[in-house]
Amino acid sequence: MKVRTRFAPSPTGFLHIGGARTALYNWLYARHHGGAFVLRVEDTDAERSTKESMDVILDGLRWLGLEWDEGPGVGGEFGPYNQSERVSIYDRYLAKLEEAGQVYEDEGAIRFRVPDKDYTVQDEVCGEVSTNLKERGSTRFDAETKQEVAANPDIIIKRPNGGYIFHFVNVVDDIEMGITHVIRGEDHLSNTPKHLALYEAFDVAPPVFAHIPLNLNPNGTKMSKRDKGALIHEYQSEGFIADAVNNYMALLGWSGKDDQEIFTLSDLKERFDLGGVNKSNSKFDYTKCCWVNGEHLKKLPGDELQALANPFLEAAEIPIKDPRIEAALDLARERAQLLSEIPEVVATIFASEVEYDSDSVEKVVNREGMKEVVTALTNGLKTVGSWTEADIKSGIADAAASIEAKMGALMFPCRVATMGSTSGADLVPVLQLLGKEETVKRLEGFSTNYL
RNA sequence: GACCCGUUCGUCUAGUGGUUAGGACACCGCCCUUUCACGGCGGUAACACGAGUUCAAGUCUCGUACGGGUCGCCA
Repeated sequence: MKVRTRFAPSPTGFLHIGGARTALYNWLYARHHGGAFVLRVEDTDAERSTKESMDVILDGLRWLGLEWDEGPGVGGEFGPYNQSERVSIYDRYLAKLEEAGQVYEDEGAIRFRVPDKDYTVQDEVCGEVSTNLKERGSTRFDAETKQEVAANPDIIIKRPNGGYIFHFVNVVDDIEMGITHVIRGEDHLSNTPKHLALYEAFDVAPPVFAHIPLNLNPNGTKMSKRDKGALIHEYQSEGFIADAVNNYMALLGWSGKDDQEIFTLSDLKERFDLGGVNKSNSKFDYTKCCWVNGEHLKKLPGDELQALANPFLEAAEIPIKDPRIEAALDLARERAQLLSEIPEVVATIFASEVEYDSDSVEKVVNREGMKEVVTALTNGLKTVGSWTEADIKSGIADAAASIEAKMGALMFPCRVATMGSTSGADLVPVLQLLGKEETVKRLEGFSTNYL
């Protein structure tokens, strides 16, 4: 049987890290097993669903590279893929239940009669979980009064206004779309017996279920929009690489059982399976997510790095067509974790005026004999013949020798004078990219303005 | 509150009865780089607690605690 998984977002907000990870696991499982990944839009709540939200979610999935085989924009033989367009299908399934006498009207809504029996979920992650809905549902906890109140355990499947409810449409569509594996958040584990009861009522064998642990914020509570790293579209603007985000999301709740931590999407596709999924919730760690991104940045082929970095370089007004850009990016990738950090590392190479960081200048300017040091540097570098890294280095060494100083004592001042800051890319390669003329100009400028 | 799920370094995790409990992020130290960083090496740091089963328990069982989830005419 061909594996068919689905991601079924409700277009009522942003694409959240939890949803994205669910999508990723479904995508990976389908791809790993040569199956199909279906995208279905659960927009039965007309009041809360918006097109803007849908666009954000679709864009997020596209950015992550989780392309779907069936769904909005691509079609498929089980469409339409928006639940709002599938009402006639739901009507048909409701008729089946009516015929069997399993539903009844209650204050305008339609309820499904829950059988008084145990339903056992055979979960690929959580194991066997049994529940009797009738027993469990005979009371309800009222959050305001904090008391148990009597409740009707029979589940509402249709609103008085005619709109169908999640549990019902979810099951009907999974049946209609031939979904074989339902991989979703553990928050649905307690709902699954309801779904099982519906599968039984329709006389259809349920799919394989896998409930994956939730991702929490560092405080151990539910991740909200305000938590760093919660919203997928922000990863893009903050300079993350999509594969790195996939990599980190995969790691929150799944392990390849060995020491490998850096995976491309294609590595994950090969390695991912339900057996590696954990049972316990995990807390999101933004710092590690950045580290993962940095590792991906280091491995990125030059042309891909260039393409991804361009928007950030342009925003910083760095000329992306400059012939030195490739070399500059290679310097930057060694020290940046995010694409957004690249401009600050390389900006000084392309700047017409050096921006001097006052703290850095402070550290250097008051040192004894600084004027001589910078003068020696200027003279030493002026005499360098071919402007190669090796010759620049020996030029600095010569300058050091001429004033009987250690080379190390010249590196820092040289860095500040030419780059404007104590931190940044490798000094010598930067000087090489700057060119002899510009380097000397900057040294002389620094000398006259600050010494 | 009832029911369900979970609990290994601060965090992500490896571990399926016998391990000096391993790795990664973070943190600290040393080295390298005659520069900031990268990198290399090393260090601090964990089996929630209590019983039981067993020659032997992080691994199995039960209880307790703690955390999370569900109990919608949201999904």
